[in-house]
Amino acid sequence: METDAALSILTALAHPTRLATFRLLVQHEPDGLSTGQLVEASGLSQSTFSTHLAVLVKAGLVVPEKRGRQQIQRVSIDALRGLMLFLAKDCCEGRAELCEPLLAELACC
Amino acid sequence: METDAALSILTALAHPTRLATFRLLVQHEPDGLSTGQLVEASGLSQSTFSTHLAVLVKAGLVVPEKRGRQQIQRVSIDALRGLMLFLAKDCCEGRAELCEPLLAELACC
DNA sequence: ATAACCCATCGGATAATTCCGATGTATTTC
DNA sequence: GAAATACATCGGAATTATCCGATGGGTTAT
Repeated sequence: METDAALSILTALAHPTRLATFRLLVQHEPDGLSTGQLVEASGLSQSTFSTHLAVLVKAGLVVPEKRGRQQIQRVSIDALRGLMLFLAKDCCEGRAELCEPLLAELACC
Repeated sequence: METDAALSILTALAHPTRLATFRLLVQHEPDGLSTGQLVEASGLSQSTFSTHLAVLVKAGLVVPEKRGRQQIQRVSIDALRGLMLFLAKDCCEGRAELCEPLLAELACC
């Protein structure tokens, strides 16, 4: 993952509404949720939420799929993996002693 | 990790200068770098960089240590682990099939 | 003491983000 | 075809972020 892509993802997640939306969609994998359901969950106006969603989609964290006049939204686990790999990369390369505690806790599952 | 703490970390990393600073410090673990060295690496004015550094410190990603009239900066691997755990948590809990690809690639080291 | 050095904070200008209601574009239903 | 539904996009107002030079506080060297 390039630095610009990582920055897009970090920026997308660095907002309460967008982070909550992302987490909600993770919990609803793999079915996803419609944009309308996400609007309702956000408590914001439809137009405001639409711009937030666009940020998530542009960053590649959320992938929309047309279904009639609705739009089903799903998260991209690939994008999340890319970000985590990017963040861990610098300590993984050549300094496994730093990376070890990272992985130890992630092995929870 | 609480949502607010995760948001602070994400916001801190969602800026080119701050992300580059964080990565540079990871590469210089465990010795760290002085604030002056970081200022030079950033290419920004001293005052501007100081505010960026303060964001990283407030988020807990960077820990300063006084050394004479200098200030040595080091990253907190704990904070990074906390963020990664937070991001992975929602898919780890009860849906190991989502989490598996995350861990598979992180096992690079 | 005085000067030099390192870094944080202040004041202020510019740019970006965030929010909303209103309007536009498809799609479905009647 | 007309009305209704789902969502995106357009203006515009308010807030926040970003940047800088200048100043201040504390530490070391002369």
